[in-house]
Amino acid sequence: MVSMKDLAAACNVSIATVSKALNDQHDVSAKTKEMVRKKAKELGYFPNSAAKALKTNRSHNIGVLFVDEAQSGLTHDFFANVLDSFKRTIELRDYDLTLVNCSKTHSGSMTYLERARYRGLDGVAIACIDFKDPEVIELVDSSIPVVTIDYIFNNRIAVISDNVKGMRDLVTYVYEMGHRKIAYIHGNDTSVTQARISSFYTTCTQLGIEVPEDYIKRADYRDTEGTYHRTMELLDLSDPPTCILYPDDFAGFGGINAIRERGLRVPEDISVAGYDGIRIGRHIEPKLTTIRQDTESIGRQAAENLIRLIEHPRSTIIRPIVVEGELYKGSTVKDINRIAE
Amino acid sequence: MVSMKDLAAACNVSIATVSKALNDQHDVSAKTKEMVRKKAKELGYFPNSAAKALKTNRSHNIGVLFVDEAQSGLTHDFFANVLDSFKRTIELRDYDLTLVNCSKTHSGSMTYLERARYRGLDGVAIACIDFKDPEVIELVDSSIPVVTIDYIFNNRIAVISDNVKGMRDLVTYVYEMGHRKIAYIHGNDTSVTQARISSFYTTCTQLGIEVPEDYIKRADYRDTEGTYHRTMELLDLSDPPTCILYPDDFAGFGGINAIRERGLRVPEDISVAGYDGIRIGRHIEPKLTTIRQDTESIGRQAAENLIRLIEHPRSTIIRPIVVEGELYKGSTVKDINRIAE
DNA sequence: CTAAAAAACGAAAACGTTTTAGAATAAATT
DNA sequence: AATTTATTCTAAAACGTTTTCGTTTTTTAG
Repeated sequence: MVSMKDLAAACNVSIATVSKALNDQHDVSAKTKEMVRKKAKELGYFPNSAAKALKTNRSHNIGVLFVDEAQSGLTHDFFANVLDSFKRTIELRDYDLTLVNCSKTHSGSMTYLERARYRGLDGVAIACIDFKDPEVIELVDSSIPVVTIDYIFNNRIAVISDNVKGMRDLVTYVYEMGHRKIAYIHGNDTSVTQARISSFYTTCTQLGIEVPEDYIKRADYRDTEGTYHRTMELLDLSDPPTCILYPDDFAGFGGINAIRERGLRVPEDISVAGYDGIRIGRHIEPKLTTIRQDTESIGRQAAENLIRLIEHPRSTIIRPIVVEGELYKGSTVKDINRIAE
Repeated sequence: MVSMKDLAAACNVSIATVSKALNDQHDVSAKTKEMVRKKAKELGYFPNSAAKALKTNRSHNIGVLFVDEAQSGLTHDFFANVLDSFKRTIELRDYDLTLVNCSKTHSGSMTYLERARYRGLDGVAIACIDFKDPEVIELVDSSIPVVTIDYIFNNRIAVISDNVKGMRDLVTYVYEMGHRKIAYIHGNDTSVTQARISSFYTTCTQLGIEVPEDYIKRADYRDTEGTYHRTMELLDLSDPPTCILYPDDFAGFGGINAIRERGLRVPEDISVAGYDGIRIGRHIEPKLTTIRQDTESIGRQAAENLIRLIEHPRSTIIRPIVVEGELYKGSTVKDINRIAE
């Protein structure tokens, strides 16, 4: 590997001059800059990020923290898309992305914060994780720039999907299609779930819909088994719903299976809707009605704001950034107006 | 940040002794080791990876190279699962994972190799990319330890899914279910596709099945539009197939849509099978018949072998590692034996 | 008790950068 | 021509480690 020392020798200038030339500092003449750069290319010089990081305390490296337990890591459609967009964005700004080691089984394991410091990460994005975990809190409370996705901490940048509006739009659409008996199988307890549930109730109230207690069920996200059984329970009710909302698209398919197993058709006999807008939902007939979360924007904004915080700590305003989703009508919610009214 | 210097001062020993104590070298007494470690914990000391990397030329950091153009990056189900498994494995060995910046739009952009050197990556895994790309070849030909996934270079470690056996198993199964008129819509030209096509023909020949030329079509991977149209063409044939194989599961759904649009049922009227074994396929009725690729094993073996190559360059045998997939019968291939024979 | 061998420790150089403070040179002002 | 000012350059320290080699201390052997 050719270093600055070699380059300096080849150019007959000092190491300092080489460094400044390459970093486009003002106190080196245009002529020498030109010469150094040419020579650098010639010799195939490339900087050493470790040395640079050691000196500057900046690694140009951004971490992403998430747990990848069963179904909630890279293989999670929502997160994978957010991450993809996040990566794209930081790459344009010449940052690299490292997935921070979250293996807790390892012997000499460090906390998330220790790991981030150890690697000299300039910042870290946190997603898909238990935000009550003391280690997560330790990291968030540290001096390392941080952005959280779909969760809000005080005084930290957060990018969240607008679940309140999303659920409102969804319920309103279902309502407009004539449905008044709307069941909701919600996910496990997270701030996202809470936002959706509360928005569900609020919207129903505003629309004058009464929601019987047994229309509200719970199943884990992406748990088709769970939604299958809850759906069966809903269908067994003496007064079953005409439309069922699911925790997410994936889980929705479990519900559809249950419905079909009962010899009912979607959407002719019963309507359903998911949440997320996963790709496959638009490629299977009938196309699943859902709220398409704007993962591209979520990832991009998380990246942009994190970088801004890294590069301009003082001038960055800290506030949650809310990204709206979009109703995807699909064809699993039937218009029952002519029948109902 | 507390450094070794601080730690040395607190322990009343030299910096060298601290370093050796923490690295468990032999020439420091058990007593001092104990003492240094205790003090380290007390002061919250943590090493600095940049400094360590600078000295040792080892970063304990492994790169993953893939392009994330439309549908082929993190959001690609197969790759996401492989990556997930890969990450898990290297984390157990205390490596971190960085996704190497593959943005070519950036101004002062480096080649993949330059980037890998710049970051001091100990090794890199390559997947989901154009393996003919000169930059990829440059990287593979370099001295950096490398493992390729689903592609074989000479003298490099490769982990590949057994597409020959997979396709053979699939065709054989379909054959056993009584099908003799089997169409195959294959993916775009890659070594994976070639393996599958050739295995398809070989198996058919061995089974004594004749494959009319117009039973073979082409559509991009994951392209439901493409498979939709090719399927329509197949259905329009004077002597249409009884079973259609698709490039992958996702694309298969496009085919199913076409079939249903024609008023035909899967699998009663026509059978279909995919390839990959994506999760959703097992959660939608009818469950898609497919070859489930062992992404867990592929990722793990890629990681293990790459690490072995990094840590024991001499003793590592270089050869392709072939990972078998598994037939997932599902329910989209109908047993037509009683009818046919 | 002494000499030799073994064990434990430390000084200092090195890894490849950035940066500060000052030196040399050139240009501008009296 | 002498002085100031601006420009361009360099020497050297520093970042936090690892490692070599030499020095000191302890142990063992005679």
